[in-house]
Amino acid sequence: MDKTYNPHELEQRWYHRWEESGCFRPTGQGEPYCILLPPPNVTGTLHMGHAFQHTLMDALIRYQRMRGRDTLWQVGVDHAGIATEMVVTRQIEAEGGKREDYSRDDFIDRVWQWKHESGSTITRQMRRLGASADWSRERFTMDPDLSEAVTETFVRLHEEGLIYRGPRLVNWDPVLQTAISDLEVVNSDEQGKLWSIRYPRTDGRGDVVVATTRPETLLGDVCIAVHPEDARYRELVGQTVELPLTGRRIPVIADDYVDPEFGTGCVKITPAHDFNDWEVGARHDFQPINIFTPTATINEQAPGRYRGLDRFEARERIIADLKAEGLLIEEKPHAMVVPRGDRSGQIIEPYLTDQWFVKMDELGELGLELVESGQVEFVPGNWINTYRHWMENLKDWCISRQLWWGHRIPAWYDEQGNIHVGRSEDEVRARQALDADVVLRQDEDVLETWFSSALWAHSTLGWPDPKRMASEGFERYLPTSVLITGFDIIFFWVARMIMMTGHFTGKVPFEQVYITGLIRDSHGQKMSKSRGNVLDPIDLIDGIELEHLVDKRTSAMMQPHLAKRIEKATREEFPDGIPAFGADALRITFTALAGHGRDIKFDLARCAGYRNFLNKLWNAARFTLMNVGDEALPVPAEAELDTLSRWILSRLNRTIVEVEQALSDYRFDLATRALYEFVWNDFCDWYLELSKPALQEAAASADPATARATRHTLARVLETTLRLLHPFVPFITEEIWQRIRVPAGVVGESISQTPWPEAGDPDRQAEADAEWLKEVISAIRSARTELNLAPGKPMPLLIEEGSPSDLARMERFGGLIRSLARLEHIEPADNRHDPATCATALAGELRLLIPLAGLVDVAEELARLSKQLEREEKGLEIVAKKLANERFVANAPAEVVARERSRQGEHQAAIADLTGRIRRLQQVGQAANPP
RNA sequence: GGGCGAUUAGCUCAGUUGGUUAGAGCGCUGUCUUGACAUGGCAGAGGUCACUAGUUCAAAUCUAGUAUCGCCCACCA
Repeated sequence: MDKTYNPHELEQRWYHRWEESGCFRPTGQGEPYCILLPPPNVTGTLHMGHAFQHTLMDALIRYQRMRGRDTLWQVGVDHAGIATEMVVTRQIEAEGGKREDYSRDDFIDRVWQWKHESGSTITRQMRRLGASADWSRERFTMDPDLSEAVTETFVRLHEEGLIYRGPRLVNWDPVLQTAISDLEVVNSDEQGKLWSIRYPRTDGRGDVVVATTRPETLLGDVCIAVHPEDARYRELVGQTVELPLTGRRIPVIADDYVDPEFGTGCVKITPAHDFNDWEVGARHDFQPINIFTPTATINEQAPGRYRGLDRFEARERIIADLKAEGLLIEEKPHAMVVPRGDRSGQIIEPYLTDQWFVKMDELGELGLELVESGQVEFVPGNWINTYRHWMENLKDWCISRQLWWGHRIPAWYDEQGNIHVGRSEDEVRARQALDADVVLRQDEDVLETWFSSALWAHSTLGWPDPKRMASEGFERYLPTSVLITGFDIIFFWVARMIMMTGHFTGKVPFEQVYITGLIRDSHGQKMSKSRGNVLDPIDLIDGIELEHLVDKRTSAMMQPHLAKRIEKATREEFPDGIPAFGADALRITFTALAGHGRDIKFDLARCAGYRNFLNKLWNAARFTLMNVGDEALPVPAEAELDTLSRWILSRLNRTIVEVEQALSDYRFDLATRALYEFVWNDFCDWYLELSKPALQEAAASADPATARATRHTLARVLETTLRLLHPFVPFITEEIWQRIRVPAGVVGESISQTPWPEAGDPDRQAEADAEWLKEVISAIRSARTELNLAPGKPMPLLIEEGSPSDLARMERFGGLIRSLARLEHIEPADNRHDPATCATALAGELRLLIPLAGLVDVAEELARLSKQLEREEKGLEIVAKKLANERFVANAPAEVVARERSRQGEHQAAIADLTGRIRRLQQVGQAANPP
């Protein structure tokens, strides 16, 4: 083995072997365990959030697979309608072509071609991370069978009256020219303006002043509204005003939607271009006046001079005209909320179109019930509040998109405009008994991507085809065990899956939903291209040169002026680029950070720390292999095990239990920490060091039984630890395991197919012995350092006082203490030793004296002892205060009181000892330096 | 406006049903190249657990309030 752990080569090698061996497929044996991968966009590349979540999923999958569960990780990607069209359109434009030159079929062909060439980037990257998914079952939302599920769902919902089509005000993206759902609109706080406009009264008795942030929409105003209780305007209701620039007259109405406190208390009502106004208009029976074309230019409903202007030009023109007519009273800055499309970033228009909707009342109730009844459980539990709030305020779901890439809506129109919904045109004709000469035209729209991903749980398991359901394991794997995802798609996906799977299968899609935190940069900032703080997980695995990183972060910027700042920050933060940490180090960093908080700050220093940890593990393995040879070791009987071997096995058993508990609570951080501490603090820092004396040639021939037990324990503990670590760091554990399995006497092809270790009982006696031993060694080392004694130089140790058990332990472990604390010999103190020539350390009641060559530096030793005394006195004070409290003694549990009492005794003894020692030293000091 | 969350060492965070003198990693200080590992060993320094009041024998932990910060949802033109 190399001296230093080097992840790159071994990671590549092992993934291929695993995948080829088929060990990621479900075995069909054991209790099923299934995780659905939230299908990433086909256009996507692996970002930190994916890498994080995939690591958690893979850790669970590998863990459960080792525990003998029949494990299925269902992976796949979704077709991402808008995103994919944008990517392909950009590609066409980059080649000098134009999207408009493509027919629908040609464009779709082109998208498929793109998908075949570039659509598997993210799944390749998942393999780099070590994701142990069953790739033979990978699915795409546009696969024929998943498309069939989409059609079936649409038709059935339509038959049940849960899907309808109609003219509604929807969120319209005038650039992409499609409707989008409420969820795809992001409300952004922006600085806008508020204009106050004068509407002259037609009776000549003055004006009505309204405030608006969108003056261009006045072309579509149908009335002015005031609050019914607003005394100022009571006489105005029922009157008419002149709508500026149009020559139209509109009435003033009363509606309690109006907030009398805001602005002038008068509101212009534009039902076709504002969701609230739509409601108001409907209440008062106004016909909405749509003034926009689909690209948000002014249409023929408006006076001629504005027609053809886009919405922003129209605003300028209207402001100018109002000013010219003296109707503009005021223009002031105004903080407002602007709706923007999450994909295009464009300002969204409320726009009147015909769209398809899913009725949400019934489905929403079902979705709520499935969670409230506990059939689906959120982890952490608070997320139920978020879910509940949304489910209780559902609006109908606009599912049609004016795109080409996606599942085309299975609805056909005849020439009379009748709508026929069916699984195919043939089915529609047959069912409606339509003659062959009746012309049918299929709806041009497609369904939004989330409609198909909502079916992911049951459609990937074969629904609705009974034959496929049987072969894919529909009954076996549904409900799946747990869904792991971020809170950002609770509404988009989680809720819709619960409703759809619940509605169509009567089952829940998953029993638990583990909501992960969001990965941020080390300062807590969201990672984004425009902030220039994005880390690419692949760069953390492979490393990246500074120049390349700078290029990556500053190229193709939406706002090029930020590039300079980003470059500077990047050069400061990563002066040497990013080193190659390897996939395992990245993975275990993620699991270590995966607490139950909402944000996860990703710090490269943590990643480096875990890379170092893996290097430590690597070297512990080197040491072990060096000592155990490469043949199967004889297995010692329990009775032959030495105390320290029993101790490390006991600690190992406790670690197994801790990891299991942590994983069942989705506390990946605690699981990781338990393993880190065991490997580093127990196994490396103590057991390996304590094993060295026993393995030395002379010692081994003097006590072959202990040497044998030690060798076997080294191999056994290392091998078991590798299995515990394997779900988190699959590559390095496989690499080492292949070398240790023979000496450890374990059979198997791959660590990924070995069973998860079973925890035995802890050995309290061995633990107590080891703790004592560690305390004594640490006390000596500490004294040594504090007195500036040469660390390597052997020295004698004298012992005083001590309980019989101290003395017995000293007898048993003296050799180890000598070796680890670098002592010459240990012997009982006697009167020959002048305290002035010794330093003292305390371990429990045991007093450890270190004779010094010359006189001890009295001042220094006094300072040291006083510090210890102070500490003990403080401890005693706290304990004594408690015990002096009668109510504590009366009320606290007996064991707590007893513990305090024994502590009190310990402190008192230590204080007596230290005080005596200090007094003697002071006398010596005075004798040496008379005043 | 409604909801959720956070506040513990210089930084990033643990701290499970209240019970030692509140822990870890990184960073910092000192020291050591000893045949696993300098991506390391050993030994250290460092905290008024945001604040206030309460409950309790006992509070980082429970309750109420205050402050600061963050996120999600929502129709104030």
